[in-house]
Amino acid sequence: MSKITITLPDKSTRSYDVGITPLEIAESIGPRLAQDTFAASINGELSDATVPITSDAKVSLYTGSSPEGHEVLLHSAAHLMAQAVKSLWPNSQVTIGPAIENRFYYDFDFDGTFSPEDLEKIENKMREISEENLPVSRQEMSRNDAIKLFKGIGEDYKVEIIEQIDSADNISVYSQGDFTDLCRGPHVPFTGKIKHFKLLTSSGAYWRGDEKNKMLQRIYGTVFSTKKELKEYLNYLEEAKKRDHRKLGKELEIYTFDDEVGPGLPLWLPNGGIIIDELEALAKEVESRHGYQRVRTPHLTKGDLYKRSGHLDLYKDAMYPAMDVDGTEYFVKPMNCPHHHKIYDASPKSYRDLPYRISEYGTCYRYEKSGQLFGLMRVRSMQMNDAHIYCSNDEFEAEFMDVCQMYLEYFDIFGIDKYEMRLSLHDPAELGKKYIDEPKLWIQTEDVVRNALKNGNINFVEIPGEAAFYGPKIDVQVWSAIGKEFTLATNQVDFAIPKRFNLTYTDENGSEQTPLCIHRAPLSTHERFIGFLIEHYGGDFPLWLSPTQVIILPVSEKTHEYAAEVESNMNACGIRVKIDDRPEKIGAKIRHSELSKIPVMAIVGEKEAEENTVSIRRRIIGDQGAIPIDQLLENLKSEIKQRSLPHRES
RNA sequence: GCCUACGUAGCUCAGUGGUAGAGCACUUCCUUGGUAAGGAAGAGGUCGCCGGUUCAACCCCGGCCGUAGGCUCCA
Repeated sequence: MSKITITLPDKSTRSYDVGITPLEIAESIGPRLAQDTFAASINGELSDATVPITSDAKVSLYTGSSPEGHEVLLHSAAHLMAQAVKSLWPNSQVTIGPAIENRFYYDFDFDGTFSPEDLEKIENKMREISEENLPVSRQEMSRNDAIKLFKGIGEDYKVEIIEQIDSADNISVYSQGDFTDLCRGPHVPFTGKIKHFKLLTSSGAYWRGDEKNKMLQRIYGTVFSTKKELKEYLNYLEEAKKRDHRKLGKELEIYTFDDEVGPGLPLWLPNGGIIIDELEALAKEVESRHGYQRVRTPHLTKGDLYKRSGHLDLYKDAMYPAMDVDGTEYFVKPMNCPHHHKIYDASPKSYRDLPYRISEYGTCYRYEKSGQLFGLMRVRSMQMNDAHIYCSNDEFEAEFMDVCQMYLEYFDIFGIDKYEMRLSLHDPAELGKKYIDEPKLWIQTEDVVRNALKNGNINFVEIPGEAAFYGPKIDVQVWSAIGKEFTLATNQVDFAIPKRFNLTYTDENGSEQTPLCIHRAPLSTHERFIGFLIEHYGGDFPLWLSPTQVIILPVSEKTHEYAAEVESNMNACGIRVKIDDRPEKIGAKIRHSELSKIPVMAIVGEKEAEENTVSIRRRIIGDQGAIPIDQLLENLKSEIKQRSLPHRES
């Protein structure tokens, strides 16, 4: 038999018989590797591990720990689930079942809904099939044969899908045991590779995502190549649930919703009010250091302003309906930019006035569709950490960099270790339609932004076709302490709207110019940002943000007087302090304070009263022993002033 | 907006065609206790809202409001 040469990713080469499969290559290297090989790539193309190789090739073997291998495993688990469902309910029909990040799903045409008991049944069936270790085989066939096949087994959705595939393309079909599915693949070689899985939830989903179509039943699940990874992922889901801002926000009395007020309209409770005050104080401090001036604008405005800005054309559906005031249409404001433009325009500007930076925690109202509302993350009233920078073309790069630096400053303060900026670019094909028709300006601005990001060493990716209609956009993704992803803020570069508002400045030569405008909101909205912070910190806010910073716990009534003395000392230092003077034992008071996630417990008994000290117990850290009051006050003041991060559990 | 599920005390939840219950929290009393729950008593509800069926509805039916998951990831 003739030989072929296989080149592995480490550039080593091996000689094999023609027709060798990636799985056999894995076996020749080691049984352990063969066990872990889920898929392969042959000359860069992802494929099954059981495909025979007929000529010299570059081959990579993908194990479950590689992203490619994991994706194949997820996809194969979706098939395994479909097989289990078909075996339990032969009348159900399969539709589509892809892999998504860390999870998979499959949509079924199924009579009724899947109950949690059904999911358990399906999971047990999956386990059975996995143990049978059925070989998974791929078969290619013509379009007509495929249509015949799926018509024959009563899979109408598959027939519909095939009918839409280009007739020139080959159709591939995968089989395991008595289950056959239309699929591009690749898949794991045996069902036994799919071991560590868990079904998560079921829900309705429309066929092809269109509400005019039939409602299908979707089941989500997850799978990993090792038990450990599965367990870690399930722990993560559980931890994320514990940190859910809707749960903690209620428990910690940060905000609430009320039916009579309306959906998506949060009420900030006193604890939330404190957090907001602290965030605004931080923003004022940082912005004034960066040369911003604070402004204030009304919540209500005539419709003409939004006609001019273009918002009424583009976003009318997302705005609250107009109200008639003395025969004129007024709207509650969906964004602050038009008002800021008017503030710029309130007096003539010269190049000496630029960059002109104005900021405001502006309140906006947006009519989000009811189904889109989600805790604090998607609301209908919000206060945005908004600002607009008007500058000349020459100043632009420096201004843009300064905004980026501000982001990094904030990330540092809040302990955000992982972020990504997504530079959304325009699509030249959509010029004049989705995007303002200024091809040269687009390219020019995008280049400047890209260079600024590169020069500033900012972690970013480029996304074509997602820009705002008036300029490139930078979305900021951040990851919380447990690795949950959030979209926080978007920045936009605007080279179009200032013209619409006839904004001008006089340059050095006395001629009139139009400024560029940068929209920025690093701290997002109070709603979204505090929602994020709750989850990021798991409710354990850093001292400077904690609604209650210190709770004084008198050991018995004998020290109530001393406790009051300590309290007034702390009050005098501006520390937010409370006393728990209930007739409870100290253990109960500590428990109560721990559950309220108060960062500092100051325990005062007779010993402390005599020595003019308090015993400190810090959350997460534990007992810190006795400390003189003066020293404690200094420590706390400095920790608050520096906005130190909280200690994290590890 | 659409689909499905859910809505009972401040919170978490049980419950029945004959107008309601637990635990925690709250109030009072007893206990004066040293690093995650001491004891007792009390108070607290138009069972989301509106309508219908019924002698009788928190329960059954319909509508509305709200919340959650999903509807975007596409063989």
